[in-house]
Amino acid sequence: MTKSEKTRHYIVEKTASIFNKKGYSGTSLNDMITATGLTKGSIYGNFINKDDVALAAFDYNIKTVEMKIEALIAKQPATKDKLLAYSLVYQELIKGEFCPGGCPILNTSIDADDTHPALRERALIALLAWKNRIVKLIRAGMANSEIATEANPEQIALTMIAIIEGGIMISRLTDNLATREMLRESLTAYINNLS
Amino acid sequence: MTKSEKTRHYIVEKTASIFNKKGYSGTSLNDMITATGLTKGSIYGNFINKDDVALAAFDYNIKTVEMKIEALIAKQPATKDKLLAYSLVYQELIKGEFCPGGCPILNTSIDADDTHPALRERALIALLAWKNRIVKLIRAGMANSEIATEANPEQIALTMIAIIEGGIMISRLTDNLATREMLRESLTAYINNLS
DNA sequence: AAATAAAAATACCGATCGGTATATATTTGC
DNA sequence: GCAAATATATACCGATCGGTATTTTTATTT
Repeated sequence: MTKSEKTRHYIVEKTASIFNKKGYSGTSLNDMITATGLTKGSIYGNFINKDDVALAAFDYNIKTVEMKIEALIAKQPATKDKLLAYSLVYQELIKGEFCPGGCPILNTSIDADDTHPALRERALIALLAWKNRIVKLIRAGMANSEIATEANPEQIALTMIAIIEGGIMISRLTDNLATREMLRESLTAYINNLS
Repeated sequence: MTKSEKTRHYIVEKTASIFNKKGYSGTSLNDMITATGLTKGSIYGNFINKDDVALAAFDYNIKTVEMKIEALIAKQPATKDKLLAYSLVYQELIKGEFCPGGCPILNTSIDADDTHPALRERALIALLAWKNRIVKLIRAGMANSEIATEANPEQIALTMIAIIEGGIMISRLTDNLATREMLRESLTAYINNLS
């Protein structure tokens, strides 16, 4: 890893959470400067522009979240329990343990939907990849009869994600434990009803 | 209605969808000027600052959406059908028929969560009001035995909103009819299972 | 119609925006 | 250890940011 690769990584590491919290237009170069302790020249010596940093920051956030999700899923041997582990994913995303500021797919999707095609595309790709991983799990669950085979795996995956992402929005906004738990219970109930 | 009240209303009307699409920091005074055809002096003669316009725009967006939702609900005499009408609400919010740019609660919540306390508070109030209206519906459904009484009305309302809002995010991002319909079906299935 | 009040347009402000050219350190290869 | 290359910092750029003071226009009142 060359020096410039190190600084690139360092800049992304330090700015990723800012982009996730404040969004693209809400994050300024000054924010990046204060977060990194570097100067404008140093940042622009490693990135061509703000877009370049924002995209790299999103990729970093997504990669981080994906790894932490997979780590939680991998702990469970049974398919059904892997799916149920998403209630922990939901919880950790709310608390910001996986990524400060909440879920980067949700945040970036809302932020970039009508304004930033490149970021929007990244969020879309990340969402579809997530959906496909869940679909795979569901298919495995169907194969070993843990899940009813008449169900539509795509639909189940999308519904799980909808409850998680909608739940994250609601829980972060209300900032209320009971609310968070009711939604978590609804998610686990939905998954338990699949068999 | 005085002249200045008219222009205030006019400015809000013309800028509300911009704030909903671009968010608070993404919307500039120049955006407002081009959208209204007015000048900076005219806008600042009727609003004290950008915040003032943004808050009024949010109130306008919410009021609009609430009215259109209530109009759809009111069409259905049976409580169960009122709840099921939320699948139409979901659809119209995606299409932007209720409010260009999607659901203002979702958008403002994500946009303002970590950045703009005043806007965040408005989104919170609107969300809780929405939840309470659904809770009322559910209680009515329980009273006339349309809905099982062992269920938790708060939890049902929150879960419905989560599916709707998460579904809106997913559907607007994927921009795919099949995806939208699968999520809509999941919402109606959830409601149908309440009895 | 003239005087008065209200509203909108013009012109301007300092600060910050994203971005660049240039100079100064700092590594790296020999 | 000395060049050459690379990386960082400094200094600067025009444009745009949100906001204000002042002037001109438009309504209102008498």
